[in-house]
Amino acid sequence: MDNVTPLTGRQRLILAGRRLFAEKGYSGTGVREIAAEAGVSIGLIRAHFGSKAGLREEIDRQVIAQIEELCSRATRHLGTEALELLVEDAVEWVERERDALLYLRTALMERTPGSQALLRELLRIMRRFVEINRDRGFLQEDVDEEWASIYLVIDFLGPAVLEPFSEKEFGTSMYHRDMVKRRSAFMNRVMTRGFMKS
Amino acid sequence: MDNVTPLTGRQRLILAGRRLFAEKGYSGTGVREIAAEAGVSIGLIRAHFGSKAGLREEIDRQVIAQIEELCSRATRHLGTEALELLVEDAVEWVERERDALLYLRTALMERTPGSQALLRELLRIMRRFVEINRDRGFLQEDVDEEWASIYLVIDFLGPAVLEPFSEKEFGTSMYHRDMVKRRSAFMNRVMTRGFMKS
DNA sequence: TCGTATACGATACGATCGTATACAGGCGCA
DNA sequence: TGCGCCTGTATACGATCGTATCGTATACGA
Repeated sequence: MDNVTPLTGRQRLILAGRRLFAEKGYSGTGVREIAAEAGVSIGLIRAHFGSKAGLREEIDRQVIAQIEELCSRATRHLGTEALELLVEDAVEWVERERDALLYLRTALMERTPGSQALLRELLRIMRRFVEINRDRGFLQEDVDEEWASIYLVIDFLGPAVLEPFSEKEFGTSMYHRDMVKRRSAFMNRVMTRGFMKS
Repeated sequence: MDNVTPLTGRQRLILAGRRLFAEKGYSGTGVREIAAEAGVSIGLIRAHFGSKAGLREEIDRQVIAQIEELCSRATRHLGTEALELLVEDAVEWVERERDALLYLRTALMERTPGSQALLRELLRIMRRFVEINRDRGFLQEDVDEEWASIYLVIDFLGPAVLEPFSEKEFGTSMYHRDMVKRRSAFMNRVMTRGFMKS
């Protein structure tokens, strides 16, 4: 589980904080717990981040940076087969950065400058996505583009919101391979044809 | 704002707790704060609910009951023009019971017996909805019905998740009349035709 | 070898947390 | 009239919270 190169106390604190905040929320997690999970002493939080809130801000910054990276990669696909590649990218990112996504989920439940920024970043990605597809003629006519973007944000976050209940309710993780496949098949269908008769 | 019939301390505590838990989360809200918002003394929480957790359980029970009521009303439409009426019902319910919905939103972020039950109830409504529409021939062919239900849950919760950021990001509440109208127009289109070309 | 920054433990602080206890008024009922 | 119950207030208690401040060990460049 552990990496070969030993992480610094600072890095361990960030990872531990991200995981615990994601699981139990900001106010549900104590600094002693974070320090214990990171295997460092409490004092180090203050030394590096000034306070518990400072630690959260740093976590927010890093997660936002990850989202931005996902966004820039989306833009790179511009000239080619945008849609499928972007979805694949997102799926792959979610698998690789599950902790970040679950943190994102929990952060959005608390109203902080960081969570507002996180949401804004997500919206930027999705607006961009809609834009690209419109320019390439993949969008149907007379679509409410703003709501399409919001819709994409919601459906990106949806599985993360349900994930904590998924095992009990569906017998598997939302991010299990089969579940992801079923979901992307369904979403693909909905986005191109819908699933109800008019 | 206040009702004419004075509420009992018990009722005031439930309403105050629901509002504060919704806004700041369970562990982010103190019992003194709840008592102050309700205009009663702290001891009353213990007298009526045994503990802070007991108060939450009672709130969960009531919100679940509200969801169940929404569900039973959905079933009542069975024989007639199910789809539009159910959507109208849900919209009307959300307008009337905004606090309950926002509590639902926050509760789903915490893993408690109550939140699991809340999600299960939502799923039941949506499965039922899909079932009804399938039987009445409103469903397209070869639809993954389980994922359709999950999809409906996500899109029901979506606006609630974004609501706290809505004013700042879109300049209006997610549940403002115009926003609801735009959204239901978009969702209607997506569910019947999608918005992307294949 | 010295100076300095970083990493870390130990402990203490004031505040706030959820909970517990003591008690008061109002009501129905024997 | 007296008793029990319910609703309610006020206050106290122990635990835990985030923060602060010691002291020390280690690493590295001048």
